[in-house]
Amino acid sequence: MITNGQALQTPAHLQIIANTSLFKGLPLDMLTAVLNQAQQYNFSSQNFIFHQYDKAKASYVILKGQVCLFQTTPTGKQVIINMLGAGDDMAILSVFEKAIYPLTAEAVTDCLLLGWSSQAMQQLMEQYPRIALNALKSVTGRFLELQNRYRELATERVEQRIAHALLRLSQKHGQATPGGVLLKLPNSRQMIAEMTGTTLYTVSRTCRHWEELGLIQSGREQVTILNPVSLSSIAQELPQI
Amino acid sequence: MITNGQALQTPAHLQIIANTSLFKGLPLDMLTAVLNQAQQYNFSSQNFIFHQYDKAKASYVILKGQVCLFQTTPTGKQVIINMLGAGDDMAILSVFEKAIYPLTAEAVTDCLLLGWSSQAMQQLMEQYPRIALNALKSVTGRFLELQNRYRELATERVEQRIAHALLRLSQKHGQATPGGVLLKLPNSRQMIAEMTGTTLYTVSRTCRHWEELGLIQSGREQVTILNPVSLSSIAQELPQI
DNA sequence: CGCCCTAATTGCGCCAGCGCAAAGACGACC
DNA sequence: GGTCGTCTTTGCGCTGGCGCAATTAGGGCG
Repeated sequence: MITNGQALQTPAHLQIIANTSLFKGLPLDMLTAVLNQAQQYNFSSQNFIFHQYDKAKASYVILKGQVCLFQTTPTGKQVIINMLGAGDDMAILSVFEKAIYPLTAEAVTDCLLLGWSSQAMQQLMEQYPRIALNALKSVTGRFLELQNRYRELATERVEQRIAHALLRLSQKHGQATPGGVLLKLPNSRQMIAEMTGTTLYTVSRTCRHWEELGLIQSGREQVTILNPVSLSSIAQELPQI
Repeated sequence: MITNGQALQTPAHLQIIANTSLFKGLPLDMLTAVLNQAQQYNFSSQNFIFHQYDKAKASYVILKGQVCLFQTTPTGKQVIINMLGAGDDMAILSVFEKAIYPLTAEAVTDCLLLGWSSQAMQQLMEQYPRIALNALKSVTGRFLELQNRYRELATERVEQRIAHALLRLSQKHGQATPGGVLLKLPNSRQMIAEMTGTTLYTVSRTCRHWEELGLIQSGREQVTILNPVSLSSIAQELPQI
């Protein structure tokens, strides 16, 4: 479902995008110009927003929902590069000539997005350098996070990487409950495996083990972090007490 | 050794920086303004340009030489994130408030650099959006490359990753010789191991094996790629003929 | 309530790659 | 040309984690 630009010119919309990484710090008139060029999209859970190798035609900002970014290898394995949420920008690279989406974006939950065509976003960035600088900051941050995950993958054992992944996920996508932070993920063992470069079997065994120790509570398509402190010391390979 | 800005205002310098990723496509007057703010640096082989965790005070462009970017883990292991060469920009993130260098930069060969203070580069980007867009493009490209290496690390076996690393390195830093592409690297086995998330032992064994097959010629601190085609099919895990 | 689909668990055998230790080779420098 | 330091090779034993196959557990829906 697509809504055209005019319908977006509400104070509420201005409020929302004023708080996104991409449009933070822009004055009202610029935000209005930005919304003027925007298209609104709805994607329901498990639908694809764009596909790896397709020509990159638009950049997005996520207003609501969760998006999974993954690459597929020639042999069919999937590697999850990131999980995005509300306020995050996506596919900024579409502003560059002949850009190709380097991965697939799938709606994990029902999603509400704003999108800008390559040309529109390009013009906005040239007109308002602040947007280009915001984009640079956003991409740089994403880059640093990937660098850290790369280092983890290269040097840490599977158990540590899974602990890191759970902590990161719960911080960004978890919801607080009386017992601890609840993390809902479809296909969670498989997903965690694809985020940490291991297999669903090993994730399952590790989670069961932690459940026995009382660190987490694992359920079907969900995990609750009961003891983030212990989990964090596993992540850093500190000796357990 | 540092040279001040004024001494850099030569047509030759303009030529050179007009061909860097960061300043590509800028008109002459902008390039002149850019050079006005620059400082020139010399680093000899094995010296550090900046250290991980230090406050990021400057951005650089490499005019000559090779720079190794690596992270160090708490347990002392090193992970090589990238090897940069002439024309590459470095530490663009210094334009952001309170940025910290996320890794250490070491001169692998003698290097000639231009540097801009955080404030200078920030002003240049605000004044000339084209620079911010060039920076965005550069960081995006670096990000995509890391994404691919991340995927390799998560899904491929060691042999494939070493083949990929050799191909990438020889393409960017190799020199053509009658026999094949020569790659000079101090501590090469260790370096390749740190680029591929394995150990120097495994790299050594793999290289010896390939030498016996006639794919490469391995020597002390250097490797010559004799048969890039076969190496490439190993990288993609194609069945060997 | 019971069926069915999908997610999660778990037993088991196996092997890629690690990492120590020791030997070997190359190059620099006196 | 000999010495020394560093880089590289290689033998060997070990194990973390893979991955098949089979079972168990949820939970949605008629």
